[in-house]
Amino acid sequence: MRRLPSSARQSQIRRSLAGRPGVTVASLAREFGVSGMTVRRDLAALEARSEVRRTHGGAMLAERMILEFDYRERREANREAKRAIAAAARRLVRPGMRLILDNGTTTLELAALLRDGRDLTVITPSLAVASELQHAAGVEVILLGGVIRRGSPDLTGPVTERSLELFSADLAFQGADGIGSDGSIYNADLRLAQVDRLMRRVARDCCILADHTKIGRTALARSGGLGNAGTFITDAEAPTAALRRFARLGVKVVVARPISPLP
Amino acid sequence: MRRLPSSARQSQIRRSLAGRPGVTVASLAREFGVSGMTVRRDLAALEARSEVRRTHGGAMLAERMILEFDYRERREANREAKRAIAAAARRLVRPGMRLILDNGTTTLELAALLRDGRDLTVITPSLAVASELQHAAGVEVILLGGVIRRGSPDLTGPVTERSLELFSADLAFQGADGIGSDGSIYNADLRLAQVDRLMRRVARDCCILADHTKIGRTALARSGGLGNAGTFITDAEAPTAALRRFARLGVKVVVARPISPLP
DNA sequence: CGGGCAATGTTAATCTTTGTTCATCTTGGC
DNA sequence: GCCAAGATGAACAAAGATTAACATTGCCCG
Repeated sequence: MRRLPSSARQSQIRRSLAGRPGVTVASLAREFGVSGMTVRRDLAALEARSEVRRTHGGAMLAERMILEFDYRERREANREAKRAIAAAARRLVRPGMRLILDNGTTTLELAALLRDGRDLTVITPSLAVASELQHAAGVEVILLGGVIRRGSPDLTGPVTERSLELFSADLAFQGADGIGSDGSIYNADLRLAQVDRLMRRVARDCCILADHTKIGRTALARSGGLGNAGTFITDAEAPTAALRRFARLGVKVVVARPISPLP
Repeated sequence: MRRLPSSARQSQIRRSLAGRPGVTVASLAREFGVSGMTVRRDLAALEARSEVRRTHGGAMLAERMILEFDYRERREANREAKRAIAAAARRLVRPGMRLILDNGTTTLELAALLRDGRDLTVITPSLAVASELQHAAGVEVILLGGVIRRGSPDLTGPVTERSLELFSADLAFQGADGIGSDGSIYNADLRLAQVDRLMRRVARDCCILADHTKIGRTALARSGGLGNAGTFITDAEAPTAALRRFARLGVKVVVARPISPLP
C-alpha cells in the first residue's frame, strides 16, 4: 500500500473509528504501514481538535456527552410476557412503515426489537423509546413534545397532542393499564388517555399490547374500547373466555407464544 | 475480536449493559479476550463513576434506570467565557418567568444556573437543556418535539416550529454560530435558524449569547440581526469597536466579567 | 544540485496495563 | 448452620505503550 499524506491518514482514522468502538495504535500502524510513533502523533493531532479521545493503547471516539433522563420503574414485571408480546407485535411491522409508539414498558420492549428495522419512522411521546432507537440506522425518530414530568419518561400535555396532529401513521402500538372485561381500554393517567385517543385517530390502524395481568382490571380513565383497535396482542396466560369476548368486538386477537429467554 | 484499549472496553461494557439486565465477569472476559482480573478492574472503575453497580460475579446497571441520549461533545473551547456569559444572563431572570432556551453550549451553561430557579417555565428544543433541568424543583420543563438527529441533542423541524407556536414567553435566550460585523446573527444549520427566528417572534424579549470568538464570523444561515434582540451578552475579550457598532443598532450590550473557575 | 523543512522512524527511559498467584471472602446447596 | 465451588483483591512481574530527543527520509523550490 502506498503511504498517505498525514492529513488523509488522519481523516481515514477518524472515519474508521466511526463504526468500531475503538482502535489500537498497533492495528492502525499496521493498516497504514507507518510506525507507532506516527500514529500516536496523528491521534494527538486529532485529539487537539477533539475529534477523538486517546486512550492507553489506542483511541476511541471523542467523549460523548451523555444526557441522562432517569426514572424509577420496574421494567421487570412480566418481562418475559412483555417480550413475547413485543415479538408478536414486531411481526406486524413492514419496512417503510410509519409507526406510533405509545408510552409504556411493553412498547419499550417493542422499540428494542425495531432497532434493526428498515426505513421506519417512529413517532413517540416517550423519551425511553426515543433513547432506545436513537442509534438505529434504519429508523427515523420523531419525538413529540410535551411537559417533562419528574421521574417519568413520558411527555404529555397539549403540546404532545398538537404535535401529534401533524402526523398520519400506518400503525399505532399502545399499551394499557387495564382492559375491562367489556373490552374497555383504561389508562392510569387522564392526559395519557387523551393522547392515546388522539393516536388512534391519526393512525390508520391500531394495535393494543397488554399482558394477561391487565385483563379484567380497570384504571382511572377510559380511553376507548378494543372495538376501535385492529389488533389486540396478549400472552398465553390470558383467560380464553375473555379473549373470545374480545374477538366478538371485531378486534383481531393474537396470543403471543412464550419465547426463550435471552442468552 | 481484537483487543481494545481499556477505556474503550469500559465504555463498551457500559453500552452492552444498557440492553441486558446484567453481565457476568466471565462472559465479559470471554467477549473481550482479557482476564477476569482486568474485567474486575474495569468494573471497579465504572462503579467509581457510579455508572454500574457491581454484584458478586458481575455487574448490573446502576440503581436508577437511565435513558441516555448522547452526542459528540462540542469543543470545550471558551468554557470559562461561556460560563461568565451565562452568569450575566442569569441575572436577567426573575421568579415566575417563562423562558425559551435555545440549543447550544452557552445556553446549556445557563440552564445549569437555572436549576435553583423559582417558579420558572423553560421551553426548549434541546434534550441537553431538558436533561439539565429535569430535577429542578422550581422549574417546569417543556420539551418541544422534533426529529432526533443522531449525535445531536437538538430537536428541529416542522414539529418543533408548530410546538413553539403554542407558546408565548417572556424572554428567549439564544446562542449563535456567528455574529457578523453588521450585527447579523448566523446559524450553521438552516433549520435551527428557522426555529430561532420563530422563537424571537413568540418571546416578548430576546437575549443573544455569544462569546468573542463568534464576533466577525459568519455561518450558513442568517437568522436575523442584533437589532431585533433586546440584549446581547458577550465576554470581556470582545473588540470594543464592534460592541459600539452593535449598541448603535439599539441592542443593549452587556460585557460579562470573568468568573473564577468552578471548584 | 542541494539547502531547508516538515514528516517520519529510532532509541532508551519511564509509565500503564495486564496476567498470575494466593489468601480470603461470598454464595448457594444441603 | 456448614461446606465447597467459585469470586475477589493485593502484590508482583512481565508485556507493551508512551514520550522526548535525535536521526533520517522525502520533497519543494531556487
